[in-house]
Amino acid sequence: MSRVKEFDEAEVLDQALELFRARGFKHTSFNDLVQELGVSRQSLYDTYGDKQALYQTALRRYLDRGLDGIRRKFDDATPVRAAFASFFDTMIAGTCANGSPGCLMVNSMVELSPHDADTRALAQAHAREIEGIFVSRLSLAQRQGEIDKAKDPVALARFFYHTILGLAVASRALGDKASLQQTARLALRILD
Amino acid sequence: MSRVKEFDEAEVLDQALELFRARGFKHTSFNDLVQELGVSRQSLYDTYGDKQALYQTALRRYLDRGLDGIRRKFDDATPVRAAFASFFDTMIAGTCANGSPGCLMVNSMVELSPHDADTRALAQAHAREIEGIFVSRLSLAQRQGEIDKAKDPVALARFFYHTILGLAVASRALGDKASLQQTARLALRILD
DNA sequence: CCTATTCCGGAACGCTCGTTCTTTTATGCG
DNA sequence: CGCATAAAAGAACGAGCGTTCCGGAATAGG
Repeated sequence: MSRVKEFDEAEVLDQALELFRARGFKHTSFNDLVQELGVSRQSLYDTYGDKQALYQTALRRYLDRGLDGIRRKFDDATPVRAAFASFFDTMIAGTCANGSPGCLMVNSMVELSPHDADTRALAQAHAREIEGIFVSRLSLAQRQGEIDKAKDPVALARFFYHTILGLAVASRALGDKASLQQTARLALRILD
Repeated sequence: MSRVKEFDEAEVLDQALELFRARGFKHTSFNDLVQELGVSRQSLYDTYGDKQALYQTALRRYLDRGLDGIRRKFDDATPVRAAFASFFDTMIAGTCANGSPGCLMVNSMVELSPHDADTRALAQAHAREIEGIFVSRLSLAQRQGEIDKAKDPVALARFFYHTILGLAVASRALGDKASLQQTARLALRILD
């Protein structure tokens, strides 16, 4: 049926994602997208809807990919300390890549959460999701004697989540990889 | 000499600061400023220069106030643990106030650092400043036997700085005060 | 009181934004 | 082979942006 698309829908979405990640929502104009994605304005509207819809689609894609990675890392087989260490490594490598764009969710939390209820709700849900994964893995670790049973898994999970947020900001604005790794190493000591 | 200003220069600057803090640079239009500060467009330009100059003046004011507060808290007389605990308390109270606007510096780091060299340099300098204060107080604490001498003061300082960043983001986007306090308490355990 | 100087309010400007409309081009199906 | 359908390209639109210009209002100094 009719003419065929001249671009890969998913691939262009990822390019838009990286643009939004690097520059933010407001600082990325539709003209920027048209120009740097190499796709015409009309095609972008036809394919993804308006600018906000494109952003949200990209954000959700980003979050899904991230959560998948986290769930894979925090499976029951991997020791908790190793899981957190590996997670921090991967995250630092990811947020520092390509000119330290940081984390799209963290950037969205700062830029959009206060005046966009959808983004705020998404951020809160995502935070709960991550904390949930951490809590269940930490609880299992307690039952298996990996970490002290006196500790509060929920508090630990939130602590790690907050650490992630801090690293994402530092990565974006300061970009000192060694510092981030140092902090990650120290944060892990909370499990001892 | 001639007519007198109808508004308090410092007071209006603080109001602008709060507006920028809550909404960010791009999301705060000059019309917003005119309307909500109750000062005419021309007067704002005459007094503070253009929008970017106003923002930077407000940011520097904010940073100076913050650094003063930190230096006061981390004087040699106050025990380190108490100083950090008090700092976290004050910070959580401040970033959560008035609808959780977060920290203006952290917001700037996320929104502006990547494409504004001045802001980036300011952020880096500010980070070094805070880390410096922490390092000297932590070193003193080691000499006085308050904390273990085997620990690296620089690493500890960076860890606390990164924790601050995380709390600022969480405060702005999630606004769960109890969680922040919980994390602050856990972070302090790094000194044990 | 008069004048020089500053402040203020509003109209106006040029520009960029996100979005839509129009036209042309290309393709799959009967 | 057309014909219906969808994609792409570009012009165009209204709205909002940051900024400037201008004329009137107010006040301190001579």
